[in-house]
Amino acid sequence: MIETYLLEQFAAFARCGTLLKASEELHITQPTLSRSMKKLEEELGVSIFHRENSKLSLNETGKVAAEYAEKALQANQDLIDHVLAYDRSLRTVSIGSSSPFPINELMPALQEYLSEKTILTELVDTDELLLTGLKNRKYDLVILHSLPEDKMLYCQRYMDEQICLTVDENHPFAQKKSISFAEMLGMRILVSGKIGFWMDICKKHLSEEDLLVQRGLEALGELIEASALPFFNSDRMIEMGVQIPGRVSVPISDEDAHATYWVACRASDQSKYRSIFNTVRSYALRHDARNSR
Amino acid sequence: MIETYLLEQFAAFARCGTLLKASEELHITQPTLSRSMKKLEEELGVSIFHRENSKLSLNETGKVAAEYAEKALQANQDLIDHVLAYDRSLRTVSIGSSSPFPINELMPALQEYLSEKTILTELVDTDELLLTGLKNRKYDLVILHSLPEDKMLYCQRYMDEQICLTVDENHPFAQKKSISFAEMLGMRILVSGKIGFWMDICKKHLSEEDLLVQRGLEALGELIEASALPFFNSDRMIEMGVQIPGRVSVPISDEDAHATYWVACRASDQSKYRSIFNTVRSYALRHDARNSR
DNA sequence: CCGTATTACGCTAGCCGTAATGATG
DNA sequence: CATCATTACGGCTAGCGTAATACGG
Repeated sequence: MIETYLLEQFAAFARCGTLLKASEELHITQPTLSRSMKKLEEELGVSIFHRENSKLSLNETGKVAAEYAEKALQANQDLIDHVLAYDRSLRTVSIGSSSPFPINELMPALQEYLSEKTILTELVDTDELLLTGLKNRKYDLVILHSLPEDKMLYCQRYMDEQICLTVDENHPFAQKKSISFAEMLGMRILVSGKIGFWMDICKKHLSEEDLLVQRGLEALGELIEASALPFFNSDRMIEMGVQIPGRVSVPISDEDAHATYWVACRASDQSKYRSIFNTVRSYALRHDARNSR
Repeated sequence: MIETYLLEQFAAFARCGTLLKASEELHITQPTLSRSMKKLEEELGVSIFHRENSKLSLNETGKVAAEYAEKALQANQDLIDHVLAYDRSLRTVSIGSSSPFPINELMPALQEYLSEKTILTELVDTDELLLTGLKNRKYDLVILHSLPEDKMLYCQRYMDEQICLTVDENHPFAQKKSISFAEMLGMRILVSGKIGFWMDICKKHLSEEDLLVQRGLEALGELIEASALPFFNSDRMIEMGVQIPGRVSVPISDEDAHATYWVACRASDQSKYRSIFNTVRSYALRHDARNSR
């Protein structure tokens, strides 16, 4: 077996073409490299260099050696990369959600029960991406807006969310009990860019130029304050007290303006997240009870 | 990058389970291994061992590390193997032939013109194997009994060979100008095992139980001397003076008892073997001249 | 002479083994 | 106390840099 430092030096020489350049790249001296190359050649037991006119170059065998040295170095680097990535994955819980509200609501429980882990959250447009990500181990927990079929997953119902349109109290819609997407056609409506699958729902019903999409949450907040423009909201947000004086929120009557969220993990990981699922269950039960009253 | 000796020691520990066993396998002492494992863990910067009850074992990350360490070591060994194989291939000319006589005839020229190289010869049953071997670089030169089509090959006619049956001078066949395979049916005939494609020809025309195949050349020679059994021979062999007193060789009339040999190499190698092909050409011309007389 | 590779020489980092010490059952 | 791992210590190899040498365009 050839020591790694020899392979690194050899690969550098193969790339650079001269010992001088390679030694500069590696921050070592020429004599050191010269000695190492001689040692490598000796250890292999075959000639890999062509020496002529105080110029060192690879012969045919040397080119083969350089090719395989790169592979061996890559395998060595792969070891390091994979070990670090695996170690990181042990310390990290990666969570994907199709919508921002349920993930925000779950954060305190996650931080409490996974306090020793790094929590990484991501907003994803479709349940499909979440489910493949879950199987790929890209995600450890996902929040879906549809019930998955897969038997290899453990899944639990979490919460419901109803989308509303918030308008100025003087707006004609302010008097209505509910409105439909169809009625909004042609209205300019403010909408956050970070709303997960809801964006697909909006685009499905409304024309894109009517949606004033704001990527930054602060910018959106300022626009809501400064203008009388209607914007999307949800019953959950309103319950949280995020309502502005002088504005009225009207539920949207379309069926897909309502979502039921599900929390899922790989069935084999169920026990790891028992506490999380307990929180999810109690949250669902509490809200079911409130709704039945 | 991790030095190879650390990976070797780590892989040995992963295989053996304890430092003691691994140290015995590697012929080093326990403390050395203990120190190395600590160093490896430190260089990776993550925990890869589980220490408990004065028992060292791999944790989950360590198992990942062991898996990739094996790969890195394999890549290192591959470098050595391929470099040695390539170097060897540079010093070796590998020659495949479908028949023993033409290769023997070519040996003096090969030894003269490739004196700095190791000459490796192999007897092969079919031209097909020779041609794929030539493309595979398993062979550098091949002697075929059919003209190849491939444009990527350089090819030259070499010699002809006519198979005869040698019988005792008192045998009825001894008087004939020629005989056919059909006439030999039912006769016991001695035949060498090392005759390349000729064996297929014999089996095609004669039943296998009639062919007394002798793998060893000495054994065959002794049987020929000691018995009056007929055996196969060729015009080339007879020309060389390998005729035994009291025996007569009768040419076989079947079309496939005659072969024309061709010498071929990869077209890109043509220049390497120019001297060889010159010898082949002069051999062919000399015999053509003699036959036309 | 400048660019390049090699040789000579002395330093020291680090790898190794021996011996001693822990830790566990 | 037997087994296994770790720590402590000292020796020595071998990889490193500096300086000097060789060789060509």
